[in-house]
Amino acid sequence: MGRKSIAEIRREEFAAAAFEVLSLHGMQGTTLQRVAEHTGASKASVLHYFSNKQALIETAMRRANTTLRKEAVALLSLASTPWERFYAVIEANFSPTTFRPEVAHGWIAMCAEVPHNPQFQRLQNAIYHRLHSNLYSALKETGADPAKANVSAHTVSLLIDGLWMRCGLQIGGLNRDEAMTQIETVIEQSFPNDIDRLAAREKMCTIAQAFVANKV
Amino acid sequence: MGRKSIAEIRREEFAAAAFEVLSLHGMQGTTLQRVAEHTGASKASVLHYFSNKQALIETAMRRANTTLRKEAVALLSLASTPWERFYAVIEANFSPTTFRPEVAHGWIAMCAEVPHNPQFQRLQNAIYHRLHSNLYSALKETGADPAKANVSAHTVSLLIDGLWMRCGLQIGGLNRDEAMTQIETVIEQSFPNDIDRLAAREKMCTIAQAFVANKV
DNA sequence: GTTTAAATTGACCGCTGAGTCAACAAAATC
DNA sequence: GATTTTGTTGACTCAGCGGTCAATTTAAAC
Repeated sequence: MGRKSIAEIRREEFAAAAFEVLSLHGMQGTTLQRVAEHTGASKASVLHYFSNKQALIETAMRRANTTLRKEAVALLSLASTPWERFYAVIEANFSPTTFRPEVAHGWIAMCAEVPHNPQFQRLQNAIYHRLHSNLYSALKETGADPAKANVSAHTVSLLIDGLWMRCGLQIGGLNRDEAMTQIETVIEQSFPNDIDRLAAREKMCTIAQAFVANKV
Repeated sequence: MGRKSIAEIRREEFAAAAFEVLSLHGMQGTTLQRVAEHTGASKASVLHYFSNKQALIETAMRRANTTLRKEAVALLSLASTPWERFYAVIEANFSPTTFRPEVAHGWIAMCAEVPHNPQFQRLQNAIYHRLHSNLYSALKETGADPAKANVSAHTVSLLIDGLWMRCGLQIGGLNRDEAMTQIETVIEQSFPNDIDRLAAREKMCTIAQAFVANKV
């Protein structure tokens, strides 16, 4: 069953290449020619598997989002308490495999296109809705006041945005640990000295590390 | 002395038009032709005043940033206490004249170009440095621990980024007031029940309103 | 081994965009 | 009023893009 058709393999290859080229050269510099070269194939071959450039880039973005989501789902499945779920989401959003300037470049490039591409708009909305929903439900189930959980979820997702932005712009040489520290200081103020929270943080941190190590 | 040379007038016109076109059509859709049409002039005329497209867009971005900075300076000059300075910066960053989706589109488009344009990189660095510096010095002079002031300044500037991002992506129909409320809830947790702070907030809010009304 | 289907590509087309240039119009200077 | 300087533009070049297509190679089926 693992056997994939050549068509599927090629589509994967080209979509992956498209995302890399996008990260490297931006939306302007992402031409069919370059994407093709990046895989060693010809431009016509790319257009054989994708009806046009827009379709290619859209699946590239969707693919990138899927890998992020999969990691989040995997970590969430290993979490057993609300706080663990909360930190699972955080860890997934700052996974060493994805929280890199190159990936952030691709993400920002997509954001810049959102106003002119309804598909991207939908995708963005879905991403934000899922993120907020995950954060909110986790926080609420810790026993927090729903209103407070809602506000905190918004704040955290805002911080995540800002941190990804800076990762892309490479301001202050931001790295994964600093990013997570930033979130922690804010959440610490809202939920101070919570023994469950701190334990969950430790646990998900090690689980995430093991998870990454395992994949390599 | 107010007399400006035609060259200066044209450069202003074209730069302003370039920013508007950028906001409307994104970086891809910002062609010399469109910018020219937007002012009623010809494409060749634009190239008479700007050596090339890149130079045009760069001055457009610099110009947009300058208007933001001027508003910040004006509000800061009306502030007399540290907390008032803090809220002057906040008000300037969420001024009704600038905190609009169209402007945010332009800003995000620039961010997407940063990795491929050293000029934009420098501009971005300058903007962030100034923002953080303003926030930090204001917070520090309220008597707060410098380390705490530093962390809070970072958090607030992160939130500002995230809020502008969402303004551009038009997620959750974010408006000015909600944005400022978000910041307030976070800062309230770090500096709770501070009578000076709340007074400063009120004052700068009304000053900013008067400032905007006065300009119209 | 032959036939059939799928995969791949070079050559080509139409179009649009950035940038050049020489010609023209309009002030400014004398 | 003649001359020079400045502003403005249409017509042009040239390159690169997305996209089509027919031809060719490769693999599969029988």
